[in-house]
Amino acid sequence: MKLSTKTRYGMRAMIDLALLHEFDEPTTIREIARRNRIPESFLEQLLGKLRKEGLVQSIRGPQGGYILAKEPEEIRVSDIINSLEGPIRLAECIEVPLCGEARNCPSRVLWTRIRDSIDEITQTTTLKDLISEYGD
Amino acid sequence: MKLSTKTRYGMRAMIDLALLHEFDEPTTIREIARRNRIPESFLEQLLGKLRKEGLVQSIRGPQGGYILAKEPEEIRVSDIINSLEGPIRLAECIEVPLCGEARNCPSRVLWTRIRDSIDEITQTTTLKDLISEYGD
DNA sequence: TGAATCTTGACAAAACAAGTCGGGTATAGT
DNA sequence: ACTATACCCGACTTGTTTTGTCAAGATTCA
Repeated sequence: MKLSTKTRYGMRAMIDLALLHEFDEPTTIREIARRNRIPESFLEQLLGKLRKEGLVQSIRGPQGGYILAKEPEEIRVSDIINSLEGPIRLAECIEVPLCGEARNCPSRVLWTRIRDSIDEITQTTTLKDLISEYGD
Repeated sequence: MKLSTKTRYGMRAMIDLALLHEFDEPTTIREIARRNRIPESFLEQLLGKLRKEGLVQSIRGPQGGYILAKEPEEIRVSDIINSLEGPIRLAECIEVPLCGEARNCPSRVLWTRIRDSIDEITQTTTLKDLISEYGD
């Protein structure tokens, strides 16, 4: 069970934007990519998804680039993950009972419990939380 | 982020064995496969791994099959997952700091926190726990 | 207008997951 | 000893997903 690089890169990029947020001027894809060692044209795709979800805002033309679309404390980690790879689905059967006796199927109970615990973290942690711990 | 079918099938198979544990006689791959809708030859691979980790015991020859190698309360969910797909590594950099400034890199902190919360569940839940809730 | 920058979609390579297969080895029963 | 049953093991195949690349277009600033 591992995170996709989409999610890892995307999170790094968002943290990058959050750290620059106070300066209030856009950063280009190129700069974000260089600072975070992400292939430029791959990052392009990721920022596209984040923009469609309303997490970042793009500014075209010279001196353009990206900025956060909201305050760091308004962006939850789960928002970022959802934008990039969709909701976490450990197993199909969590949402759609598959095996007949699914009601309290032991493994289903287990996977649900794990998913809930992940959700608890990602839904209560914001970008602000992440960057304010930085540098301790 | 999703579980491999290796893990899902393997967990189902282990729960199956745990439910039969009291009868103390081996079950064949074929029967486990049929009851849990798992391709027989795929399950074979999984049980091989579980045997090498000492979680199940195999008995060869006619009337042979598999039984748990320990009591259900001695088998943790994490043991099963580790056998089947290795330890959960959400991101490389959790174990091996990659980016130079990794010390308290915000995303690293996040992934570690999530991993720990998953570990907490898988290391404290045993097969016994899973099957004793069954049928409530 | 021209350079900088984002936008979009098609494409490609590589890695991985899921499953199959065939030929082995051990063992119980006769 | 023979045979049927069952596990054992590794190589192979197939399909999907991930991880990118690329090129042409749209927008904006100076």
